Amino acid sequence: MRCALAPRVAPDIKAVIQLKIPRPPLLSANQRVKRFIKSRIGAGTWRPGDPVPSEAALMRQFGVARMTVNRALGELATEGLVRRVRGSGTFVAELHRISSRLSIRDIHEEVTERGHQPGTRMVLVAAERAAAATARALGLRVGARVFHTVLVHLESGVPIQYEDRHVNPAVAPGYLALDFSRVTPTRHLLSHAPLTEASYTIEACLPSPAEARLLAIGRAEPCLLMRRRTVSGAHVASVARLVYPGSRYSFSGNFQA
Amino acid sequence: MRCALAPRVAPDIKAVIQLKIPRPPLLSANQRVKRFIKSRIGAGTWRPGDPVPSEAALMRQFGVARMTVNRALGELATEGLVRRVRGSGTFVAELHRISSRLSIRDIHEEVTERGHQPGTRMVLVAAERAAAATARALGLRVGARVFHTVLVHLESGVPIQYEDRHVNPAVAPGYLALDFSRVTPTRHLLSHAPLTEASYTIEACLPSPAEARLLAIGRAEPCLLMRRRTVSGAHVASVARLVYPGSRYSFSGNFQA
DNA sequence: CGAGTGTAGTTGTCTATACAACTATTTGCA
DNA sequence: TGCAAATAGTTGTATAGACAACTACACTCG
Repeated sequence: MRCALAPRVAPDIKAVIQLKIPRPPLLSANQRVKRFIKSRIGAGTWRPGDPVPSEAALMRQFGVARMTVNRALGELATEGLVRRVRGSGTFVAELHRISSRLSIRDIHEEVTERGHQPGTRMVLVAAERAAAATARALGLRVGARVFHTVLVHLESGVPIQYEDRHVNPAVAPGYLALDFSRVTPTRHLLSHAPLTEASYTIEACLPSPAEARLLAIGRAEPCLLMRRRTVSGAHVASVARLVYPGSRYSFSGNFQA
Repeated sequence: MRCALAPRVAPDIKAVIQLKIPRPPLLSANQRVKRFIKSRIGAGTWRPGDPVPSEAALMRQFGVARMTVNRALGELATEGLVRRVRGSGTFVAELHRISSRLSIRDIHEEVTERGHQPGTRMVLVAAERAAAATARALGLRVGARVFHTVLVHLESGVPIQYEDRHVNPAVAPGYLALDFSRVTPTRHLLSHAPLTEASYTIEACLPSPAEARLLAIGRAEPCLLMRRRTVSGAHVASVARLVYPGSRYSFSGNFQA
């Protein structure tokens, strides 16, 4: 029997031996250093711009190797809590911008996670000739063949997203043959066209008459509009216009130092 | 003269000697491994769910130490490109969520960066007794003393943000004495109350009559509403209700793999 | 055939050492 | 005094080795 398994299999018999085994600390050395620094910054003991103890000092203080301290400080730097300058030192970051990852996910996955039933109503599935605006957005010539879908996504029967999307055929040749009631465009594109870049804007707008009808809302009800453009390798993969009824959907985020 | 400075100071004379000096690689070993893996994922050679070569394999392939490979893969994991499971292996992440840092900044800084003139109109600056909802949001007792400000932020004279904010006096005692035309509440709070946590939601709404008047927009014009709550240490620092005219403001983000 | 066991492979973490690159300060010399 | 050089201190990166913890799979035995 291997030592590592002993505590789990026969804790009583091994009790005496366990006293000799150095008890593993609750947090890794790495984490202990990070927690220490985070707590000092969080409590305001060290203010923005103040120097943080050097790696050598923390090394002595915690009795760990320099690599360990270096990793801890490096991670804090990528988290944006400290700023490191070679040759000079480590300093508490000047202005913590409130920033958090706003992640844009497959809407069916999102609905399922909330415990509801996802659904999709197909409004338009077609291959078209690109108009000027579409061609520009997709980086194609005017009149080039593009795929165009208009879908309404439902959460337990209630419309929550109107999705008007143009897709570059070069990136997803089999797009039109999809069963959109089972796999969303987002999901298909993410798994078939590796994503290299994306940009989006979030605006407030009023729905067009068609959008209001399909979303079953009044024409005066404000909506969130997300415009999204995704790039895969050398090609623009797709441009989408997503309309959410303001009363049924919101974006939210959370930030933790 | 030190060797390291030679190429910069006297490149001609040292040319011969430079041939003997092992030329430093353009990218660090660490970065080379990351670039290799990123390129394979980006090109679609390795698809979501596929295994990435093990640390031992990459170690042999690149002729570097395991720690170096480990660091590279670890960073890719925190970037969300791969998923690592101990005892099993490293895999291309299933669904690259389109996610980007949505950062919430001092609005004056933002306006200045766009080359415009920031301005602020003060509507209300007062100490009040907390009503039930405010007390709950700030984690105080009903009737506790709270600071309340209502401001309108302008971009070159045009209203772009209505800011209704309640502040916990324990966190920012000098809040009411501020000159809000020079330093925004966000800026003051960020620099005086180290931020430990924040959460927000973005919704679409119609403005109240007062908001419409102060923002100089029609009552039917849709707006973006951001509700934000910031925590500093043990206290809730502040809760804010920010209303942006939909026609004049949008959130935008960018994501790069 | 099934359950338990052993083993090889994989990742997570830490140590001790080394060198490079840069900064800030002190020292030495003209 | 003023400028240049040396020096101490700091971070960035890489190496080789070690052990722990876990997984997946093959194997053995009942």
